[in-house]
Amino acid sequence: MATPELDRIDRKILDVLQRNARVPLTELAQEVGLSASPVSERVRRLERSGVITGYHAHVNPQALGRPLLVFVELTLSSKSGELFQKLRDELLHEPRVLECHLVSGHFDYLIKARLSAMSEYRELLAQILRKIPVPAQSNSYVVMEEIKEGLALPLDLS
Amino acid sequence: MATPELDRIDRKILDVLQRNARVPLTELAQEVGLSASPVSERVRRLERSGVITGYHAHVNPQALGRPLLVFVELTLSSKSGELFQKLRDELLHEPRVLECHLVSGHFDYLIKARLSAMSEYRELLAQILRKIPVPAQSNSYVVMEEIKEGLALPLDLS
DNA sequence: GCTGAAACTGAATAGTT
DNA sequence: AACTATTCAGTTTCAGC
Repeated sequence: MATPELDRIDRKILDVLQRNARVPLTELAQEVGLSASPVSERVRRLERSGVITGYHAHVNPQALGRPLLVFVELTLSSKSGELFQKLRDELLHEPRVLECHLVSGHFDYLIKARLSAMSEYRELLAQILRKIPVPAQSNSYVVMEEIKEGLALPLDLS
Repeated sequence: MATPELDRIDRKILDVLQRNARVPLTELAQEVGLSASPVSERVRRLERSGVITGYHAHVNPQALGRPLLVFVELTLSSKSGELFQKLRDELLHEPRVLECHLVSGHFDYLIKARLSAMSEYRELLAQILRKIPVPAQSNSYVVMEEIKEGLALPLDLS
């Protein structure tokens, strides 16, 4: 997990795998200009060193009946570490919550959730607030159009 | 691309592939309780029908020198369709912007970006605002702790 | 540290129930 | 619609450079 040096070939491998995690090793090898065996070793090294943290299928939310994307800004009236831990646990185990971040600024948490309908939003928010024993303030933002969504990071291929 | 029926086995397949996109077909077949060939057909069908939209390696942002995660709320003073299109194009082609959504509420756009440092944030915001010919207001939120980040959707496996 | 070949493992296809 | 057997493609290992 120590930060390893990433050379040009490693970065190219990451670039390809970010776009298509199921590309055959032989094809990946062609794209980076090596034979299959060193590429296999490099991929394994990137996995073991924690540079690649996983391979995930991306599924269309509409197909699973979750057309609603909502962001919630949450502010807690008390900011004890114990309280934050309680909320963290609740959000981690709630699969409708795709993202959750502790932020600096006008509120404490930014939460991203995919839901079936607005009725589910009210239900989810009530469920979260029920778990924390102090008043909390929330602002929600319903996404009208998804311009872009992904996790792929830019790579310098020079 | 028409919404297909997803039976119990399809949902189980999606559940497994969301967690590990590179699981061997034979292992996937075991987990869902079928032999490899029908599972292969089902996966292909899920891909062709648009339920599975891709397979992506998840890369550690720290390893690529992007320790800073920032959310930006953007409000445009004029809301013409042409202006929105111009901004959309700019954000789509900016790889440091991982997400961008048009929202309803107190601002117009919510943007998520991964950056190397605060200096890069100032530079990115200036670059974006330079492209739009009207005043815009922005609020930014720096992430202090990432509790959860993913794209995996919940699946009913019953 | 990469190449290339050989051995092995997993995937795709066709034919059967 | 799924299973089995066969064929084919992809991956891993290892000797040589």
